[in-house]
Amino acid sequence: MAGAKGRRKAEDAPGADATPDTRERIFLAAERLFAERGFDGVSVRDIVEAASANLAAISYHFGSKSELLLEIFRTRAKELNRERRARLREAEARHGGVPPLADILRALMGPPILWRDPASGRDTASRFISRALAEVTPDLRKILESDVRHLRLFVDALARALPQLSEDEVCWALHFTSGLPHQCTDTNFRRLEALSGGGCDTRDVAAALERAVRYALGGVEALAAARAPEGEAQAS
Amino acid sequence: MAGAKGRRKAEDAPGADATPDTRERIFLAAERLFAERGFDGVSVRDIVEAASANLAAISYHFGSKSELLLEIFRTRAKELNRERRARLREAEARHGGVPPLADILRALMGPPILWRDPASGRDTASRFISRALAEVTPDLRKILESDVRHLRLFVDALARALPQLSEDEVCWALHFTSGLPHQCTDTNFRRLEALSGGGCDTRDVAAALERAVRYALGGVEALAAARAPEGEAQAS
DNA sequence: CGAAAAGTCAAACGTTCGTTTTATTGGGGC
DNA sequence: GCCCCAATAAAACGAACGTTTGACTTTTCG
Repeated sequence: MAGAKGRRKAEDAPGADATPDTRERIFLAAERLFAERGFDGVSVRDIVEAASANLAAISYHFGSKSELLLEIFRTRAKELNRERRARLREAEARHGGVPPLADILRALMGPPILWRDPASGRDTASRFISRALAEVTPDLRKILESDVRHLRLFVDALARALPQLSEDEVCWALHFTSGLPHQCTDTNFRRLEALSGGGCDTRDVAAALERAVRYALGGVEALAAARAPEGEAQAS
Repeated sequence: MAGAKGRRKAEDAPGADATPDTRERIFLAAERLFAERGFDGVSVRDIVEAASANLAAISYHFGSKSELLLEIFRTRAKELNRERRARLREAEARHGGVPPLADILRALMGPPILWRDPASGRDTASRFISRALAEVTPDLRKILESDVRHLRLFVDALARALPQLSEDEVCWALHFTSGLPHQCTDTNFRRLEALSGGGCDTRDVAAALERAVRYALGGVEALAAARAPEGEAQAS
């Protein structure tokens, strides 16, 4: 029953420490390994070896392997939500309340896609989040529920930008859109490169984001148009 | 080095056997458990217990746990591809060569989404495929490469329906679209239900498919419109 | 300084893992 | 009858798993 007791370091000195402390090394190594191989695909021995730490360090600093996962997820999800909210607020400020649809979608999809760029220093975090969302455990589900509160921000923003759409339809639009960034995985990107014979450059994340925004914009507007019928005769 | 030697049953008698043989019980139980918990989250003991079989049965009938996974994936991927191809051919026959964009997208997304319906008897298979695609192992990657050949069918079909689009852009469109069904997971659907306060009915798979088709249609056409510029002034 | 706290370490805990071994069963083909 | 062999069963294999223990070192601070 040893709880997580660590984290008593002063550590806020301005000097950039070249070697992070054990707790942080474990955090970063575990995040990378979890992103690559999933929770059950990584052993605590893998983690401590990658972090150059002792076997007991995970229990000591985090309590257990699963609590380590939850801590990483909480941290990264919070960062992602904060960034999305900031971009949404920015767009709202820029346009005095109701930003154009494209800007809302960019605020939603921008962070996870742009973070894929290794130059952002956040590509591991982005991969980790996508992986965690793909294999949700009961523990993670509880954290995700509080994430729903965060998504309400975007439901409201989309509802204001699409007044002709019912809130349920807005939720459907958000459902399809919020998943788009998470299929920008290494595996899918590799498949895309193979499919196009190398013609698609998946390393240009800014271009990928703009394409995703365009696609989502068309998709959301198509849903909106379907609910405001005017001479549509699409049978079958 | 015990290879997979099983499968010597006659078994093709017309009588519907109420209890499938051991090999098939293992196949079905493993498929369900893998879909629920992932490859590393399921032990061979879990599988044989669910299948009412002996511990050694997996090695005997399939060779190993990983070969069991690969066999399930090969089987289901082949079925999915066959169904998609059949629907595409059907649509082409209906319209004399070049079907409308919506029908191509429906052929692509229809099978995995409609199979989510428990009434289809294929919901476990659909879940399994999505899960396997979310956590691709090096073994699976090789099988996926041959899947690329199958996706060429849809690249060609889309290219014919969107002649103004370069093949690379068609691949991008297919990339976004082919992922849409796989975010219709139980977890995401539960989140959608929670987000909408129960307003979104995720059990109506036919309606979900039509929404996905509409969304994808708008998305693909938006990508096409961006490459055939005519007075578009969408800044930022 | 010196005691308390925080952190690290090697070793071992009991459990579960995938696989193999050995023995036994049970129904066709000669 | 008998043998043969696919199929099942129980038991055991060594390896790897997450976690804990207890001793040791380092840091903190009155």
